[in-house]
Amino acid sequence: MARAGLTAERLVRAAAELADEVGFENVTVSAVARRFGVKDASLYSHVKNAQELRAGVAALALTELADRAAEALAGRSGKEALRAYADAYRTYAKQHPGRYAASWLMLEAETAVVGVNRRHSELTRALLRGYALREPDETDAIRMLHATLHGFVRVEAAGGFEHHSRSVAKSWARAVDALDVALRNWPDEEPTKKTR
Amino acid sequence: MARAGLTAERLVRAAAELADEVGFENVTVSAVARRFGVKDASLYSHVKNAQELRAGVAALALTELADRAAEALAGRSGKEALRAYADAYRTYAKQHPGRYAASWLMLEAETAVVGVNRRHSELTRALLRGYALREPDETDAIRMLHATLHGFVRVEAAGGFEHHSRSVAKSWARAVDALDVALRNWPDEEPTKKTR
DNA sequence: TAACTTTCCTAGGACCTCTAGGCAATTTGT
DNA sequence: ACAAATTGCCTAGAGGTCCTAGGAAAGTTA
Repeated sequence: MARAGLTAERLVRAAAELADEVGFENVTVSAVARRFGVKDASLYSHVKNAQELRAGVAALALTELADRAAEALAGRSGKEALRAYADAYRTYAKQHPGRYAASWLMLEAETAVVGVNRRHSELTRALLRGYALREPDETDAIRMLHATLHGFVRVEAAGGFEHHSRSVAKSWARAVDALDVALRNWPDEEPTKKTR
Repeated sequence: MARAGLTAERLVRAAAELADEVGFENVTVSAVARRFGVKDASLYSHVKNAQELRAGVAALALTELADRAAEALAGRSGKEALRAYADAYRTYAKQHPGRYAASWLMLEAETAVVGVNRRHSELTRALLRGYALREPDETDAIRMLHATLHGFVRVEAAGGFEHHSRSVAKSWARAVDALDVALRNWPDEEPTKKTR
């Protein structure tokens, strides 16, 4: 009987497509096997377990995301770069909700993603170069930037913004503007001015 | 034979404890049943299905979180209120990681949480009153605030900040400071100044 | 072409979700 | 107080997912 030509890479790619179609939480070994017309036990020659398959999707997503971010940053600087970078994230998350969800859930586990994570850090650091922050401010700013962008997209994906008629796209643009303001006026370590 | 005295509420509470101990993704009907020394089929008289049980944990978490946020805001205003509010979120997430994860994953589904969500919006709106923003700015600011706080805590929980030695607590404090800066200098809708 | 390796198969165990139907513990009506 | 009605938890079982073990055929190498 003809072989299906399975590869770790093809399995991960199929899992990623599946994730975008039916949600990352529904990516199962069985479902991927079904998509190849194969029994689920057959996949275990190519991936260690379900966890590794899902981590593969996460790694793929992070790589694609880094590619897009790098492209967005090319030839831009300052606020223009910030906006392009931010939009690249949000667009990717909208186009590939399953992959994007994967990039979240797996940060914790697996060392497969550690290299890609470094790439993301470097990209963000490059972006922030336009704001001329000194350590540890730059690290703090990177963390806040990540938090805001990912947090916004995550809440949006979870439907957390649907209770209000205000356009999410406009709120997004303003949030990026506000981030730019915060970065350009980055506060001192311990502000001595009174709180009132 | 003696009855275990199951209730929907007791089940949800047990599920929440379980979530904090072993992670939200490991909260199963079987595991909760085991904790009560009961067969899993017995739970289905009290909750419709596994999804509803998990949604119950989400609702519980959101309620507890709103309680803490309200307490943090009491008698405070301006930046002091912002800091207290933010810290309440982060502290809760650290103390109850499983519940907090639940509050995330379920936003999308189930109408059980819609009332609690409204309460959160109102609390955040009260917090922002100190910054005197006018609509739609206030809505935009609420969304950014949510995004940043949740995003930060989420990335921290996922281990996304562990590749750097900088104290996460300090980065958190700076992020809150930066948010305060952004809120006090909220940008206009379409800035007319050139981008360079 | 024979030996080897790889790919996919069948079989089966363990765990989870959920339904159906039954008996016993509790509550309600008189 | 006692029968009736309700409710709580049970057993049985079907269907799904994850994963291991061992086998047979397709493809590769000597």
